[in-house]
Amino acid sequence: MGRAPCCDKANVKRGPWSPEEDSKLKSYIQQYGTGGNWIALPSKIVGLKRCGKSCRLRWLNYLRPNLKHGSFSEEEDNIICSLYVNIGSRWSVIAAQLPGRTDNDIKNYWNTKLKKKLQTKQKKDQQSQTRRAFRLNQEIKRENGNLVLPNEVINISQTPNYLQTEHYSFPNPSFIQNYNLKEIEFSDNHQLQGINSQYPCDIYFQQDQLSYDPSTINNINSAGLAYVNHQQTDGSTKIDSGANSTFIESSNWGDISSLVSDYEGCHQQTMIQEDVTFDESMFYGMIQTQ
DNA sequence: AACTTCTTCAACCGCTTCCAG
DNA sequence: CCTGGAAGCGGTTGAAGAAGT
Repeated sequence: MGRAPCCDKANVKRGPWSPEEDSKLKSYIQQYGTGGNWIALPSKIVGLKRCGKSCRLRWLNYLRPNLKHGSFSEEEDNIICSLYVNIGSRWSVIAAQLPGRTDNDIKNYWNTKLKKKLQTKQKKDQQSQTRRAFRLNQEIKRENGNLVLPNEVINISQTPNYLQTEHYSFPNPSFIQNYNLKEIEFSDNHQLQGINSQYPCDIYFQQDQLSYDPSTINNINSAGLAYVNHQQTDGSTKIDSGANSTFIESSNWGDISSLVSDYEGCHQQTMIQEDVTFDESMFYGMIQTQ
């Protein structure tokens, strides 16, 4: 036996409100108020076949005076994010801090836009922290005098375990000479989950889509993961994500470059991919050699 | 132009909280 | 204190429009 319904569902209208219904509800409430009883309200309004709950929601979220209906300001974004981080999804409490905004509005806005915006920001913060930690680690290494500078190139792109990829040319900038270079082709990103243990490399990166314009990079160093994704309209290449603490995350080649810019003995190089088209994502794994 | 997929947001559902009796 | 009914609340749904193919 379930809970008794708040109204007779067979005799109430549902779905979007018409302008006539809005007008009836609004003018009644403005004239007589709600009477403190939403359930009883619709029966007092001639021709309005709506459930009391529906009337309450319509009034609170749409019809009542002084509601803001436009887009959210930067300041409102900040307030919502800040409160969400502190108290979670208590929308009515959050709405109380934003005059003219309803809890429903804020909830929808959060779920469709703000959540993504905050996640992006947190990711950037995390990347920044990772970079700082990495640089500190390098300083320690340097001070301890155990920096290893590789000097050998071994191309192992024909490793049988990897699917054969299309031929391409690499210009061999000096930083690449410090690594074995593996080409690894996968059908989807999920296969990367096990890549670090299955094909241990110092850094992985991925290129999707077409060839890209020359991008600059100083050198690549230490453990890390970079996904090189779609070519950007400005010709730069976007690196997307890294998944756990042993990975370096970066948003572009410049960031990777800055991660390793202190690396002794390496110089800024230009990496060029010439007129190559890939049907699938191409992954490169680089292993630092001694 | 036609179709599919994605995004938005109003509205609903049902559980929890509140409060009068 | 207990109970029942209404309000409050947050999660979810689905229609409509936008964007992509």
